[in-house]
Amino acid sequence: MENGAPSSTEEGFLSRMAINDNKAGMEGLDRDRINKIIMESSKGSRFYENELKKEQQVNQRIEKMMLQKAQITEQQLKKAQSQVEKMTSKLEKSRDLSRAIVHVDMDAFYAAVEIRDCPELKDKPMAVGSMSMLSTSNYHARKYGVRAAMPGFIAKKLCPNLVIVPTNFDKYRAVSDEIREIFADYDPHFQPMSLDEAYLDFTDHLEQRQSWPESSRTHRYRASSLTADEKQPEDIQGTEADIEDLSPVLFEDSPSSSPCLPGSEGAAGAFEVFGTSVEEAVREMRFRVEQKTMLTASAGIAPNMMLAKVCSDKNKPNGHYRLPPTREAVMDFIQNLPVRKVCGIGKVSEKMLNALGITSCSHLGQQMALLSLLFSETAWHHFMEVSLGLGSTYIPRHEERKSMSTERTFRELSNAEEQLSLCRELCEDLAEDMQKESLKAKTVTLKIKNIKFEVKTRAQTLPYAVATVEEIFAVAKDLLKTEIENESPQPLRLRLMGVRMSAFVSVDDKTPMQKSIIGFLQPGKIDCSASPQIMHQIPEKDQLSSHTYQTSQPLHCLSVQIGQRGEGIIWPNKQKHIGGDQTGEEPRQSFFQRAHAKRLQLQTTNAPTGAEGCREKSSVTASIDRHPKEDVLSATKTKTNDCTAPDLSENESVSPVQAHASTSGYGTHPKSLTCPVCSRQVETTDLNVFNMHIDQCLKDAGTTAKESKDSDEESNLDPENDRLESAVGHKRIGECEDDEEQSINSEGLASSRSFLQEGQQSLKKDSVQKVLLNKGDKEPVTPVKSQSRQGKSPALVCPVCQLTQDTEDLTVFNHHVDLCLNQDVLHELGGQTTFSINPSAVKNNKTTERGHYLPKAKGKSKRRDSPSSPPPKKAKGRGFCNTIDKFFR
DNA sequence: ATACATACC
DNA sequence: TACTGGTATGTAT
Repeated sequence: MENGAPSSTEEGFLSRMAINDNKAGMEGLDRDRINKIIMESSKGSRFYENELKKEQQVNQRIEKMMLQKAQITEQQLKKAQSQVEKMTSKLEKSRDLSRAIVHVDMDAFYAAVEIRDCPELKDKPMAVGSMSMLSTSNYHARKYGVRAAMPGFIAKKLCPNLVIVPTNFDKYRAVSDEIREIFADYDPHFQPMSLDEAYLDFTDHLEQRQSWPESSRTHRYRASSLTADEKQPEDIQGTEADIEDLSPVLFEDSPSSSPCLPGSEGAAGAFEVFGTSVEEAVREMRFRVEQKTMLTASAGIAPNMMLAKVCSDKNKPNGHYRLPPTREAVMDFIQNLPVRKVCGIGKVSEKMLNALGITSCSHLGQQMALLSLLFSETAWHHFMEVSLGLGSTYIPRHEERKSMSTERTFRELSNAEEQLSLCRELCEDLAEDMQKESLKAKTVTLKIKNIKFEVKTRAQTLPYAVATVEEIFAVAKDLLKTEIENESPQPLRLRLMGVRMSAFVSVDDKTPMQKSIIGFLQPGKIDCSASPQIMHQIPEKDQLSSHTYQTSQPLHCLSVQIGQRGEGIIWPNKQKHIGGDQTGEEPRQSFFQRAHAKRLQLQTTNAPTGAEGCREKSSVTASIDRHPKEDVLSATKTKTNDCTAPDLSENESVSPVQAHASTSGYGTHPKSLTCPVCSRQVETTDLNVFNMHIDQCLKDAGTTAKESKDSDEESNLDPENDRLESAVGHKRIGECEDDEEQSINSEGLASSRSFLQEGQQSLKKDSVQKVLLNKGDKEPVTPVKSQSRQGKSPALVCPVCQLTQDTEDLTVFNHHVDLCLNQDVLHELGGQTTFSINPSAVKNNKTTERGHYLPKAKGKSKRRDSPSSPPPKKAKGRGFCNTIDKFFR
């Protein structure tokens, strides 16, 4: 397996497709024959064509690099060399050989499990997976070139007798749990890297082990025998495995018993005593794993993770390798180690390095100066450590997950309707997973792969975290529709679709700052985390001190920040608000309400339809009369939307009749909420859904001429309706690209987005802004960033801290307000729902605006109380990561 | 913040 | 017939 670069010297086929002998068990096979078969099976396929394309991209990258290299001067190189030397000595000084890091890896894990459970497979070449893709293969199959990540149909060509067993993850997970129990005995903080592998720090265990009595190091063979592995002559026939006590037993309380030797076969009385050295401890661990699971593991022992990983491969299968903790041994080991063996250096990096004549780690050291000039800092730092045989000496605590996704490959899918419904399914699955882990995330990413294997990702980040199907789908669907439109009139021809959630908001992580503000805003009670009441203004401190806040009018949360179109942020101006434009003790209207009132006024002027007017009126009343507290309760309790209903109903969201029924009828238990933008009833009590609706409306506001929108749009983000859109809408997608009206009226945003031209956009922006400004006299809002304002601004008073700001620069002022008003605070106040302007309005019009809407909580420390995470973390994870943070220590 | 590429299992 | 799925991170814009 030390053959070095596999295919780069070969010609006539893609280096990325040829087998590499990186894996154990691939020694001495007929590579030419294998590669020929692989190529023949692939050539001409779309997959192949795409690989070709990717390879060319890599080649270009390499060319570019070579050009760069050619321009490096002697002087630059010298300078780099001295830098490198400096760093080398620094790193050298930090070298820590005191830890005993172990990397354990089960041998051909899935395949081994299947073989264990089906002994007939034992002597056959077999693999786990499907005709499309294999997860792993046994060593027998590897002789034919059959390996993990190879499609089954090709494997079959390489080895016609190959038996392919479908995966059974539950089983592997169960076995994984068993081995992890054992791992934990040696390092309770071990880090699993996958079901079958883990890093352990044996240092502490070894220290204790020195004083352990032999009895504690004595383990019994499983009732009958040794094992079913390739290296042991005596094989178990798997079936006799119905032994009760599968676990090896520690004879801690029988100190005097001297262990029998394993010679005493058959009887369940064979023991093995293990020594106190690392190797003995590791051997013991492997032994226990094997006794318990009938599966073998391999391990690597070294002073750091990077080396341990390489070592575990060295004597695979069913073996281990220990690299002595001396600088000399490490450097020797590194010398001829092919760079590709190093975790983090994959196909592409290998190829680039090879282009520079670097194949082994010693070359890496020799070329560091050059590498420092050609690669990114992170990359060459990593190379640097590798060349010195350095790596992480502590095992980082497993961090919280950063993303969660689900994706699916299928036969060509070109029908938009089906694509949307598939998208929904994915969202359903994902939402379920998210909820299992109680996660909420702000970023939704759609991934699609077309039949040419070209992959695209499209993401959108919301100002608040979401978790339900409707919320996720609302975004994903939007992203998908955009892609569909972009392709039209051609259909999107997909082979894969996936949805990912990231940017999680941790539930328990609240900064002190937030807490204090919240305490401040909420004297006593009221758990706003339940759910926000969108229709009510946050009380400002003055209010709190001067008015008694009624229990029935908790302050919920902040809805307030609506904002902006174009450059203007519009903050609700609390000063004036407090100044008392409202009468009496009547609850103050939220910004939304005021905006709505203004809108109503405008609409009246513009002769809206009777029905519209009616509906809106009722909704205003309803929203004002409602008891927020109750709303909160009912909203959180009820998940009214039946989102599982298949596509379609009519393209009518909420009929006026329904609206009435839901609002005027039951003031305290509304089944719908009133959108402050379009003034319509949205039939949901899920505030996140409602929030989405508003987002959409706001987006419309920016993309639609105000009047037409106000009067006839049936904007509704209710998932029910959305599905309807999905089904009905896709037809239009291809046909009506220029029909703005249509897109506005029923398709909603997804399509309207693409119709929006820059000119129109700013025009509309203006009109929206004007609407908002018009409220001026009674319910003024302060367009903080409006550049169109002229004359000198009055003293600017921060609506949050109430302090007069010593600036006239609106940007500066706005920045101040941003800092004051931390979105996460709002979020905490509001539970999951915080209002803001539609995120899509911002990002979807990428060409123009990068709206500045809600403050993004930049101030919020990303602190993650990890009492246990040792040194400062840099990058982590696999690959470079672990090595790197050491570098920065 | 996005998109895409690389890497690992 | 037929070339995965899940997660993290690096790089570039």
